[in-house]
Amino acid sequence: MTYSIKAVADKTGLSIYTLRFYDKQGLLPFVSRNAAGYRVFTDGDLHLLHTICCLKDTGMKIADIRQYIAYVMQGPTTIPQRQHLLSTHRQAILDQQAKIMQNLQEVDFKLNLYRQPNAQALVTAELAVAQAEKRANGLPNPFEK
Amino acid sequence: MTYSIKAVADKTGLSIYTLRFYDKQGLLPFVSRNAAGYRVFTDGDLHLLHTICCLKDTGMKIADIRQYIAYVMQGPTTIPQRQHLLSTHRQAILDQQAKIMQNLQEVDFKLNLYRQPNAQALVTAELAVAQAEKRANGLPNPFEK
DNA sequence: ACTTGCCCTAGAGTATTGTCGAGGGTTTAT
DNA sequence: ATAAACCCTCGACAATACTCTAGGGCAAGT
Repeated sequence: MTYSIKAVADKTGLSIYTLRFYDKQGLLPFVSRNAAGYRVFTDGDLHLLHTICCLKDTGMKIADIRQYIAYVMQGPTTIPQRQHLLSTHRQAILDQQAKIMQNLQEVDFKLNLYRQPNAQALVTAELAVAQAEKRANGLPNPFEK
Repeated sequence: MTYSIKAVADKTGLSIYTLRFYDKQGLLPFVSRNAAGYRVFTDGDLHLLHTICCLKDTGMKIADIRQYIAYVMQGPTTIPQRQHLLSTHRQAILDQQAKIMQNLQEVDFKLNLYRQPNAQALVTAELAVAQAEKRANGLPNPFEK
């Protein structure tokens, strides 16, 4: 079974443009061409493309994905390098997730404030403090309609 | 207490360029200027800037942060809009986190494979299958040194 | 007065990740 | 054999988020 670029676009949700862009960026060196120069995707290619999408969707840069694919193309001798690249990436994801969850807690704090029955009063008070601070420092008041 | 742009840059880790960029983008309408046209940050401004960083670090686009700040500038009447914006963002974060964790599982699967004692053999076999697939479809073999 | 180290704006430049149009060849069905 | 629907490359354009340069003003110490 083989697939045209359009078939792959339909299967993956990536646009044809994006697939060609990825190829241009060196992410698809494993995709063969037919006599007319058309890209021909095999099932194995789809599997690798899926891996590429996993890496992309977890935030890996195209340059790093290219490196990973280059290792894959070089065969089994590059297993240690692949391992290193992926585990570094894995840790980066986890670190970033943790950071996001921390920041999310502050967003939640704000949300909670806005949901208080006396939210209006709280926000008004906060605004008054900010304006007083400006006045105390002889600054113009930027909170004006 | 007030702070120069440099002091704020040092405190937040944002570059002076970035702070000026944020101002240009309408994220800092609350920052006053002194007689010489210099930006003067108050403690309240730093607090709001911190909120901006939270939103940015959780992936919110500058355009949306600008909207949030605009609501804040408009005073307590915009609490419902702020609530809607933040809770939409909150859900977007959670959805994305979930998607990333799913994709991470596939990365983990690969990592686990590379850590097997017979990883070399497994990868070699996979490569052989991919090459056979190309041959079976009369395609050139892209896996060559 | 002068040097140093800040501050400002406007606008150009950069990096990343696409997205699209022009111009042209291929395949398939009628 | 011709239209419709594909495919190709190349290169321009776009959105996002900075980053930096040029040109010039201000403030403090010597």
